[in-house]
Amino acid sequence: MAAPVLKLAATNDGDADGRFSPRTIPEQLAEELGADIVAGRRKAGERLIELDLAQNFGVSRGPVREALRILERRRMVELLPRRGAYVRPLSLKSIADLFNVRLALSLLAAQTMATAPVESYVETLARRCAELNDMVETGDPIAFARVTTRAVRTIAHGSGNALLLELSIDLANQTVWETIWKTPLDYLTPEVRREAADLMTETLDAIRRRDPETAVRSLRLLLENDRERALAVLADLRKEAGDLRAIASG
Amino acid sequence: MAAPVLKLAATNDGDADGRFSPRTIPEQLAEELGADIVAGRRKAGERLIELDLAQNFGVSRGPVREALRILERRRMVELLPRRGAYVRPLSLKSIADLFNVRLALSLLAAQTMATAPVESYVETLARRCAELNDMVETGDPIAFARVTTRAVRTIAHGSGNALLLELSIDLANQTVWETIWKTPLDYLTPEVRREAADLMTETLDAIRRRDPETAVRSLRLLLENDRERALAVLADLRKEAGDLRAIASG
DNA sequence: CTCTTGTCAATTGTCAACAATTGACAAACG
DNA sequence: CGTTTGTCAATTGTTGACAATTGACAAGAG
Repeated sequence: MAAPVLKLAATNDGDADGRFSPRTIPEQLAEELGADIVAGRRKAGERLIELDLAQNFGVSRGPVREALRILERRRMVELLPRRGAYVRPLSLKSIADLFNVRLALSLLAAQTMATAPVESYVETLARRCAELNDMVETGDPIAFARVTTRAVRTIAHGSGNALLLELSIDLANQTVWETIWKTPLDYLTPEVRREAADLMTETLDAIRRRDPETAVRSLRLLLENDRERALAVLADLRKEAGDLRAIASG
Repeated sequence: MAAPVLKLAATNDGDADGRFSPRTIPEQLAEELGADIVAGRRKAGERLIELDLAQNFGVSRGPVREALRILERRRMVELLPRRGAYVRPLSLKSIADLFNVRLALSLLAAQTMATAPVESYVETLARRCAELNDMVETGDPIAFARVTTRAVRTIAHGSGNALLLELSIDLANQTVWETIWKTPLDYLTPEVRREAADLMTETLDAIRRRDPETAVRSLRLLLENDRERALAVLADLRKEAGDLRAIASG
């Protein structure tokens, strides 16, 4: 138990797409712990004890504390004053909630971007669309899902609304996505991907010709489809696996 | 400089409306500091030095650190790793952004609530509507604005979307509102209040009869009006006062 | 037997000292 | 004269020890 497990990342190449590699120690701890939670090595509802974590990671309690705050912000742990930190159970309901909030924010982003599009972001979005179209027949579903998420984030960028962008990134850093991407995304058949790619392209075109209504409508369809399919898959998974506790306690 | 300024609140009656009084020391510090920022005693862009704050408040740097994280979450300060904490300038643009995000989230809340209304929240919202209607002719504008905000929060509650509610509360705890409520809200004339109260009542009615579209449409009108008028007032204020730096640097 | 009360270990909150990094200024160099 | 490099004070990051609170368990009263 006294073995320092943390390996400090010496160099950190900044991510070009808005997601930053961890720099400070607390961020690295948050990353590690978050990964543990996602991987299921830390069970839902489990209590996290600062001293234990500190010893496992080979640091003192200070940085661990800050890491826990970071994870609280990402909704991975719940922090009760004086009563400790617990890993947050993810109910199906809360996942649906997350999808809906993302939907609302993304539509605002699309609407705003379509009102006053900025060329550079339009270009980036166009690249993402091209990628999506290329991946309709080939490529694995996870990659397709990731690019979709990136495209949505590009739209958040393009909105020019800094608060909106921040919230979107926060939501994208949420546990759920990693969880989803770890599930078999069989539902992303070529037909489904075709439709998604088309809708994204439609959104792009609408943005280009400054047509907020169409942009919002297309993106809404795309994201609603995504939501329904992902939720169905997750519901199935949970029914099969023994993760029922998490549902009940969420 | 060695005078302990912080007076610990002995008892804290929990707020019945979702906003909690500060309990822990970091939260109290965040409250104090936040108030200072809103009051303008801490200027936009000013650097906040942990040791100074700690000495002023009569505590050590640990709690101050956590208070700064809390304020970072509320977007009152910006935290640059290894480079200190700065009070965040509030540009008109960022205020507009805030309004727009609140708008999007509130509309999602209204839509969701209207899909499956829960009686208790509908009742609460009805009470708020009654209050608003009572305040059309009498009462000061600030009170009217506050009740409006509360009604919106009730809708967030009524959505049953925990994430949405959390975000809404976070946004409501933002500096801006306090700032706005400190400005002369002359634009809230009886006519304007009449319209706002009517729209809120329309929203309530639509929720009651499970008519999401109307609910969304009414609330959108209400909040868009609010946004336009508030932004106009703020723009005027900034033009008059010497707060131009904040605009430029935001 | 049930409920209250007291004690105790475990854990979080706080503190003060130490280590590491930053930005600025000045001196040396081209 | 402009640019680079070295030094230094100021400030943040981290640590380990101490204080305060919690929840559980046991002992005693009703």
